[in-house]
Amino acid sequence: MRGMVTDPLATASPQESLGVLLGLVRSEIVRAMEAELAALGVDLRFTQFLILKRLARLGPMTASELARGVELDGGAMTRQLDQLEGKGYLRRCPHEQDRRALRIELTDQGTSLWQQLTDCNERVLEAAQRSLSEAERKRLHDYLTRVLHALRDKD
Amino acid sequence: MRGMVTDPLATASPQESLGVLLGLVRSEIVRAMEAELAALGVDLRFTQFLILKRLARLGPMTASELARGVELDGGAMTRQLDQLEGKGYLRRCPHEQDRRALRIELTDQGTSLWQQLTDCNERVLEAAQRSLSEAERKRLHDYLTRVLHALRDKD
DNA sequence: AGCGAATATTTGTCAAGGCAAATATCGCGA
DNA sequence: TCGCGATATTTGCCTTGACAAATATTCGCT
Repeated sequence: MRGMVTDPLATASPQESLGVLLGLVRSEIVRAMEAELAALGVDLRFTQFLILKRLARLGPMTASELARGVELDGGAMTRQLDQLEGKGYLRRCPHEQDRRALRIELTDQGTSLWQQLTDCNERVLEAAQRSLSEAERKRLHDYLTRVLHALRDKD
Repeated sequence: MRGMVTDPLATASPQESLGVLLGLVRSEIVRAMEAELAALGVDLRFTQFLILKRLARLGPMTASELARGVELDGGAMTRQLDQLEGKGYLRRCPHEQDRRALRIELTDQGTSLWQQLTDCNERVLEAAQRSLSEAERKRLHDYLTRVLHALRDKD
């Protein structure tokens, strides 16, 4: 029993493992990102990182837009916003045209935090893909995109 | 605001979206698999499906081995085994050589269930990869494997 | 033989996310 | 203008999985 290492990849046939493999790679990336964040002394989960990223890149937007953008449930988004607002990284402002909605915007603190995080992000992705050539990285991205579309537009 | 569709892929740069993209593809595969299972009248989550798959392919094994095999926490495994045993798909037997451990084995019902599930599995993976040639599927698998190793063996 | 580290299983606790219900608005059409 | 269906946000409830502590064994070493 002891020392009996069961590497999921060692015994998985190529065909069956796509779903599993994706999960493994993703969880390693998440783990690596969160480790990098922690090393920087930043207390953020991967999801929160994605939320800040989206806000930093696309500017202020509604909570719903944000939720759709990161594929997160609306209720979960409310709670993440609570946390991020509590940490001082963003602000809930009233929406100009729509009184139902919020305008979520980064605070100055949130913006300056993002400048640290953007490197962190690239470091991890670079490390993950370090054994892939530029052409291979493009192909990987292309394949994944095509698989995603195949799953979504199921004819 | 309304009708303002924000496709995560439309605005994501290739570089940044690897982690996100993996998550999207994986969750679509999981969703598709669970939908297929439900359509067959089988009440199983993706994780439970993976557990049965591993048992069906590799034969009886310890709960710990199973947990490592599907990359699941030991505590979570205990609870999944509770459920699967309750549904009658597997059995916890005492381990011959190690009184700490269990020998988890499929019941007849579990074995016959698996025969239905194996098709289901292939259908979903086939649909997911239907726009990829055989060579591309191999490459996708290869790239993912290499990324996984790069992340794990971080020199 | 006996001790201590490692491993197996179970259970308690916690955070994250999905789903549904409640409330507030919006906006289109009668 | 009124009403109704759709959308935005929040909250409660539930499930899942990670982490840690507790208990039972096992294994290597002295």
